[in-house]
Amino acid sequence: MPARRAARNTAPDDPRVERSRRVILGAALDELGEAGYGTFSIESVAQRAGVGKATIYRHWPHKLTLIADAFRMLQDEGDPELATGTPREKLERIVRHVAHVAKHSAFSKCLPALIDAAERDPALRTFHRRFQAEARRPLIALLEQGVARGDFPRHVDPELTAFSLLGAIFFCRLMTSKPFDPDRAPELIHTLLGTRAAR
Amino acid sequence: MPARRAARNTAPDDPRVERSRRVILGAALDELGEAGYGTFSIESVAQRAGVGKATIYRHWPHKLTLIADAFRMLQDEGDPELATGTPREKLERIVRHVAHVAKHSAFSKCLPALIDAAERDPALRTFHRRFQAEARRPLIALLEQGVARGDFPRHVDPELTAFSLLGAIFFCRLMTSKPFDPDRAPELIHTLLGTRAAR
DNA sequence: GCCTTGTGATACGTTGACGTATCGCTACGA
DNA sequence: TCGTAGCGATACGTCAACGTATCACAAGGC
Repeated sequence: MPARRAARNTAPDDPRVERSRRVILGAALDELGEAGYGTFSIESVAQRAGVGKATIYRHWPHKLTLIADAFRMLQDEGDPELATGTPREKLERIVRHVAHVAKHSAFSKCLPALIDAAERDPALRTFHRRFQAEARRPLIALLEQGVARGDFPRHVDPELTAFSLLGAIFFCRLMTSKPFDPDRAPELIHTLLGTRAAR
Repeated sequence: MPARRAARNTAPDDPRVERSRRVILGAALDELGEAGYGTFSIESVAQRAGVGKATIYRHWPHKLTLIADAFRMLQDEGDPELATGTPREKLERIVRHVAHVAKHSAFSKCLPALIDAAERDPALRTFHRRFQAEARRPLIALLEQGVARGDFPRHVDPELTAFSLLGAIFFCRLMTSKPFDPDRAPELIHTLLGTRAAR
């Protein structure tokens, strides 16, 4: 919750405010990615952002609200263009996109910190769950459609398959040192859904 | 590295030492599960264990070595009995076991903390990677064998399928609020490997 | 039964981050 | 051009955990 300033007598929308907010949130994300949730400190965010601590406290009442806001910023890292094609082509595009995000994005860098934090903070948990649901939904819709149209085998359960596709990618990211290579998306799809590989 | 005491003139193997170590490691695990990596403190471990801080520092030089040792203790939470049966039956038993571990074990409770910690500490990362590899190996072996014998479809890639099975389970544990239900193991296997479900 | 040694308790100085307060400076709106 | 208000900097008191040191006690080996 950005807590937009109430109107004042002279400067109701000072551009300095928005600028500060942006640079602070950016620094907070960098910090989360590098230091993790545990070592995250307002002091280092201030220093990294080239900003006085007071400025941070001026905009966010607590450490947690800043972190939550920073994570929220990540939500718009952009969804892939589904556009046209067969369900299988669309699926490949999505999976490749997710793998790319898991490998390169700021979100992915912060993910371990988020997971640890969400374990204990309900607000972050809500955000975290929503993110995950939003990643899953288009996948499930696509799989349902594909199964109905006969593009995918009939025994395929869309929900479990979505878990498996996302799971394979994030398992690699979180539990191994090698993130899943986006170029292996077709392979992954082929092994989970069988026939008609685009290899 | 337990850093076993060198032999002394009188008490080369005082049982008090081993007892302290055990109770401290146990408390450290509880603490990691509840407080996470970030908030983990030696002081609370000491209090929880009913032990003086000095006793902890007597056995571990730093916080990190204690944490690493504590995680190492988890490694022997026991593997499932593979024993007999078709590859498919064995597979189901493994998957169910993994799901159970992900849902109930002390290891799983500490996993978010471990993931965040491993992101930054090389020693923990090594441990983490080894754990993951050990979970994956029997799965891959089984899948290879099953594919060779014709129990599983020929298009199945053992490595990617192992990632998918484990991934689905841990994705649920780490990214949603609902751990994967072990009873859905047959369903999961059926949707990933097709035909001959044990439903 | 003696003496060694690990132990719980506790006090200590140090550090690092918290969140607050103050103070010129200057970007900004009018 | 003027006054406001957001700003960076910095100092402050507080607090919690760090890691060390000390001490009386009792568990253990011989």
